[in-house]
Amino acid sequence: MRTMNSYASPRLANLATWQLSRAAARSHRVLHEHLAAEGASGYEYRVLAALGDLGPASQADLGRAAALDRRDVTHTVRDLHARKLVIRRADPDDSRQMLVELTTAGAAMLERLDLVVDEVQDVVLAGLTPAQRRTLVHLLDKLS
Amino acid sequence: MRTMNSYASPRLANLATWQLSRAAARSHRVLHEHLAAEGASGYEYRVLAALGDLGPASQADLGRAAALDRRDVTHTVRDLHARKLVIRRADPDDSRQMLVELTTAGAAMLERLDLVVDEVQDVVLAGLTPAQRRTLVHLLDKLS
DNA sequence: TGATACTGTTGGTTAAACCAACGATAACCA
DNA sequence: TGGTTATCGTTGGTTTAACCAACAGTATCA
Repeated sequence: MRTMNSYASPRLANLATWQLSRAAARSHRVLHEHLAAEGASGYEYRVLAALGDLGPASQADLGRAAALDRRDVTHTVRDLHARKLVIRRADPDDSRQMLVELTTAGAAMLERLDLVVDEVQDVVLAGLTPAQRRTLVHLLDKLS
Repeated sequence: MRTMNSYASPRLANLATWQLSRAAARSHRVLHEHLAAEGASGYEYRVLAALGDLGPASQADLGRAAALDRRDVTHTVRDLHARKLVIRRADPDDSRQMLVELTTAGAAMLERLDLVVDEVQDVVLAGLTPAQRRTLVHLLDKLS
């Protein structure tokens, strides 16, 4: 909530799932605001990041790497393509697939977004020491 | 993601905000499924829980206790009222306010949902020891 | 070769979290 | 006391994220 009055009723405040979802909501809000300031959505960053890691990839692979449904990858890639941040070409080895690739502008955008996302980590984790941050990530990891 | 292939690209997997949002998404999915099986949405549980803690309360207070926008409280309360889980009456001391109150059926529903939500905690936190659960909640708390 | 699986697309749905503007009422304080 | 400011609940929206069914085309495997 924008106004974090921390009035939350005890029934809710005692739930781990409540704390988790509150923390994630706050984190999401900060991330979203910072990405929006650079003209990107969460899905767009995720696809760009996956492309940065994978290099040219099919949409199906992008979906797996960015944890996106393939229909959402379709929309996001169309969007990125319209903004000339990626190019698409047929895969010569598998004509079911499209190979998606970063353009120079796309790679530059990703570089900018990576910096923004790093800032977001600091904002979100501001209350924790480095050791606590590691512990948190480790525990969250065990939830999946 | 339904298919948790944990393929996530390193750029994403290294982000605390990513782990946080993945864990929260999973937790949310489990909670949503369990609540839906009892015929309730997340907003509905939150309002019922707030009523259980506060007793008769104005919609504004419910919004603060459940971290809901007051417009969303309006919709949720209308819904609960249509299902005879709450009653509404004018506050004699402040005619701007409506006092919302659990019916017997509403209290019974809340009792059932509380049990369901407790089960959800166990499902979501299954990978953690009790000490780790406390640590996690403590760290999440420091993020807000 | 025939069944099965995968790819990308069209065209949706739902929950959650937000927002502007309004009329009515209460609170504040000059 | 009167006038400003704040609060309450409502109408009527928006956006993001996360999902789904069904289809045609292509690859794979038995």
